[in-house]
Amino acid sequence: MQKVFNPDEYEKKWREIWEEEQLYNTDNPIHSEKEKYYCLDMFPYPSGKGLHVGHWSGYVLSDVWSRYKMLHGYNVLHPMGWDNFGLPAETDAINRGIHPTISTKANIENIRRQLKEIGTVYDWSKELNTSSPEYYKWTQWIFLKMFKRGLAYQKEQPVNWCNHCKVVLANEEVEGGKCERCGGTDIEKRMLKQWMLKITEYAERLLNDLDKLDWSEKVKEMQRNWIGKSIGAKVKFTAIQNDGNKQEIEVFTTRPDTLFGATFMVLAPEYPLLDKLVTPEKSDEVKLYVKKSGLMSNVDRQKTDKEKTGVFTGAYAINPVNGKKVPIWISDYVLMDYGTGAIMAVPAHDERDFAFAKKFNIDIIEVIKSENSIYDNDGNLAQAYTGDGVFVNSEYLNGLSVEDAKKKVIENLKEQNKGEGTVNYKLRDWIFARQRYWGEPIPVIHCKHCGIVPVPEEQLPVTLPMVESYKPTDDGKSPLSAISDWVKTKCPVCGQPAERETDTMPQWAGSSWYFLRYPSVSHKGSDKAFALENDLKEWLPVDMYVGGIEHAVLHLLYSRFWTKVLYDEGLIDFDEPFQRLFNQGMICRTAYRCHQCNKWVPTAEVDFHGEEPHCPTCSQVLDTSMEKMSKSKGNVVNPDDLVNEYCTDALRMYELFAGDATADSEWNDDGIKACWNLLKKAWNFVTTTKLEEKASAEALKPLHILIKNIDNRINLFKFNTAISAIMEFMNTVSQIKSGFSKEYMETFLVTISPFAPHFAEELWRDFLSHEKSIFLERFPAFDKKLIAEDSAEIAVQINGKIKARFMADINADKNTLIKLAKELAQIKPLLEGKTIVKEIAVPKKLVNIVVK
RNA sequence: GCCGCUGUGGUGGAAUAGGCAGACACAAGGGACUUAAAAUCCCUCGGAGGUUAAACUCCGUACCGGUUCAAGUCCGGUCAGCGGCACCA
Repeated sequence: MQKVFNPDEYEKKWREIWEEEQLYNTDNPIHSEKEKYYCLDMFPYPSGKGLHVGHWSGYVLSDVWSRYKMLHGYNVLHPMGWDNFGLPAETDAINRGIHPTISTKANIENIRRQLKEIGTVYDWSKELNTSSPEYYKWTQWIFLKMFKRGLAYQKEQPVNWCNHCKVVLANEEVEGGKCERCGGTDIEKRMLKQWMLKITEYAERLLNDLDKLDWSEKVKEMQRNWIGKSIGAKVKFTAIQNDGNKQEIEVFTTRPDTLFGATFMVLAPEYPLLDKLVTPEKSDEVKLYVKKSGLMSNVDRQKTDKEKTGVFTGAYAINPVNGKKVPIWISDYVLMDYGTGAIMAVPAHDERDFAFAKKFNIDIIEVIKSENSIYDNDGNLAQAYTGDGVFVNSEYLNGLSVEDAKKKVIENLKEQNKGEGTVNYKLRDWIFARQRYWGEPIPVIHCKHCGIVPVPEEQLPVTLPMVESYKPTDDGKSPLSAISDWVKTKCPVCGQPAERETDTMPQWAGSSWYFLRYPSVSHKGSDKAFALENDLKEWLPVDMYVGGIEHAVLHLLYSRFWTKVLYDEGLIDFDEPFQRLFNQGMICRTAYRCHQCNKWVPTAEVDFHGEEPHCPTCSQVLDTSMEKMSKSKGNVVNPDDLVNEYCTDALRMYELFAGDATADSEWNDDGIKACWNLLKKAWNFVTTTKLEEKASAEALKPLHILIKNIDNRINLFKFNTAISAIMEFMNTVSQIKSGFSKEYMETFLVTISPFAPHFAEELWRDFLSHEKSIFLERFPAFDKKLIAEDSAEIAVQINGKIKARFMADINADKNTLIKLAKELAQIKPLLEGKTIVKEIAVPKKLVNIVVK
C-alpha cells in the first residue's frame, strides 16, 4: 500500500518522540563517547508578540548546523533560555497591566511552543531564565567579584536620561542621539550618582583580541570604531586664574606636532574649574552660555553641521612650547567626557578649530606647508589643511614631516615635564544602574559607618521583592526605594541599621554571561556559577554563536568584557566567549505607509483594488518600501499560519532557500511552494520507487554529487544553494527509471535530514523500519570515483568568442584538445587564411584560438 | 564628512582559484488532462536583429577606462543604494 504524504500527522509525532527519548539531551548516555560541540543561539527576550518568520531564520540555521554536527558524530549542546529581565519585558507588563513575573511566563510559553514547532534540537533540560533567583544569584555574585576588583564603582556625573523610558541609558544605548529602546529623542543630561563598570580598563584587550576571532569583518570593525582608539599626547598648558594663581590645564591631542599653531584653547562648558578662570567682566556671559548648552538636547548639541558657538572667558593660558599667551574660550563642541574636556585649538590644521577661529576672528597660524593647501584670493588659508607637509613657524620642528615632528615634540615635552605621548579611547565606562523594578538588585548595602558594603556571598541572591507598584518614577529613583521593609537592613560589617542599594542592573547584565551557565544548568547539585568541573568545562568556550547583527556592539562587547574579567579572576581558562560568530541577515517584506494618515498600514488591511495599493481609511495610494519585518510596520508573516498550511519542514527549507544567509533577504509569499513541492517529490521518490538489490552507477552518481554539494555548502553556510542542490538531485533522478536500492534511499534521507528532520525521520523509522533515530546515523562520505566523469564538454573560442563545443576525454591534455578543436567542422573554415597567434587550452573547460 | 559593504533578467538569487553569465526557484505566457476549477505534467522565458522554422549575428553583470588570449570576478575612476561612526580634538 502506498504511504500517504501527511506531514500534519507525523511532524508533531516525531517532536514528541524526540523529546521523550531525550535525543538532544547532552547528558543522555548515547552521546557519552562523543566529542563535544557547543552551538548557541542568542536567546530571545520574551515579548508578547511571539516570533515571526524573520526570527525563525536564525533558529533554523543554527538547527541545521547543529544537526549536521550531530551527524558528524558530535555531542551537540544547543541550549535555549530567556533573557527575561530588562525593559522590554517590563514595558510589555506595564502596557498590559500584568505583573512582569506573570506576563513573561505566558510569553515564554508561547515562544517555547513556537520554537518547538521549528523542530529544533534544543536541550530543554538546560533551559535557563535570567530573572530566576537561582540564575541571578550568580549575576550578583559576578558583580561582587567586579566590585572587589575595583571594576564597579559609583560616580556622580551627567548621564543620558530618557524622559520617555524614565531610565538612564548607557552610551551604547544611545544611537545617533536616540534612545535604543523607544527610538525617542527626548534625552537629557542629568546629574546622577550611578554605578559604573570600568570597561575602559579593558579597552586595549577588547580591541586587540578581536584579531583572534572568527567573526565577520563588519562586526569587528564596528567594535573597533566603538572602542575608538586614538594615539596622541597630553600637553600641559598653564592658565592664569582670576585670583592671580596659576592653574594647569591638560589637553589631549592627536596632533601634538601642530602645537606651535595653537592660537587658542577651548574648554567644555561643564569644565570643573571654569569658575576660577572666568574674569568678572565675562562672568555673566559665560554663565548664560553654560546654562544654555546644558539645556540643549544631545541631538541638537551633536549636530555637526550647526554653526560653532562659544564665549571667551577673559582668561589666558601659556603654550608650553613657545610661552605664547592664548585666549581660553568655552564651546559646546568640546565634550567633557572625552579626553580631558579641554583642547588646544589649531585652526590652520583642524576643520572645527578653523570654523571657530573664522567666526570669532582668532589668529590662524600655518605650521605645515604643502602644495595641497588651499588659499583664498588674499593668500590666506581657505580651509584647514590636515595632511602631511613640511613644518614652518615651529622652531625646532621646522623642516620635519608630520610623523617626525610628532616624535620630536613629544620627546621635548616629556623632557620638560610638560606632557607625554598617550592613548585615548572613545569607549566610556559602562553605566550599570537602572532606576527600574524589573532587574537584578545590585547586591550592596549602604552603611553610614562602613560606607558601601558588599552583601556577603552566602546571603545571595538579594531577591527582587514582589510588589504591586513597579512603575518607574520621574525623579530618577528606583521603585524599590519606596519599599522600606526591603530597603532597611543591617550592615553586614558593623551590624548597625543600613540601607540596600535600590537601583537594579541593566538589561544586558544577565546576557553577559549566560553562555557560561548552560552546561551546568541540569547539574543543580553543583553549587557553582558555571561549569568548572572537568566534564563540564570542556563545553566552553562556545564553538558557534548565531544571532542578528543588532547586538554587534552592545551584547557582544559586554560579554567579551565579562569573560575577560572572569578569566582574570581565574574562574575560567579562556578570555574570549565566542570563537566563531555567524550573523544572519534580516528578512524583509514590502510595507505600506499612508502619508496622509501618517501611519503604517498592515499588509492584510491594504486595499488592492486596481493596480495600486490604497489606504483602507482614506483611500490614498500608499507608499511602498522594503522593510525588515516588524509588528509596528504591519508586514510580519506569522510562521504558525504557514506551518498549518504547508508544514514545518517546508518552511524550514524555504527560510534557507530565500537567499544568502548573511544578507538581508526578501520574503516571497509564494516561494514556500517550491519547497513544499520538493518535499512531495522526494516523498514519492522514496516511497514509490521500485527498489533493487544494488544501486546502479547511473543512479549513484547524482546521489554522490548531492552528498558532496550538501557537505561543502553547509560548511560554507551557503544554505540557499544547499537546498537548490536537493532540487537538482530530484530533477536528475526523476529522469532515471531504475537502479535504486534501499541503502540508496537511506543515504539520501540522512543527507537531507538536517533540513527536513521530520520528513527524514518519518521515512527512516516508519517507512524503512529503523529502530533508532536517523540523527544517530553518520553523514555519508561521497565517493570520488562515482562522481568522476570520463568526458567533458569543451567550449572552443576564436578570439574569446564561443564558436563550437565538443566532447573530449576527461584526461585529454592541452595539445590534444587544441588539435581536436582545430579539426572541428565549425572551426576549420574559420581558421583558413588566418594566422594563429596563440593557442590556449584549459583541460576540462575550453580552448581559445587567437587569430589575426 | 570618515570607515565598511553591495550593485547580475519581470522577481529572489547562482557562478571554487580570471575560463561557456543567468544554476535553482518565483512570477508571467502557452499547451495537456478536466464539464469546470484546483492540483499535476510539458513547453517558452535578458535584449535587439534574422529566418516559414531553424541556423546564425550583435549587445548585455550600475557607468567610464585599464590589465589579459579571456573580466560579473583583478586594477583605477564615477554614480547609486545599504550599514556603522560622527564637533571624539
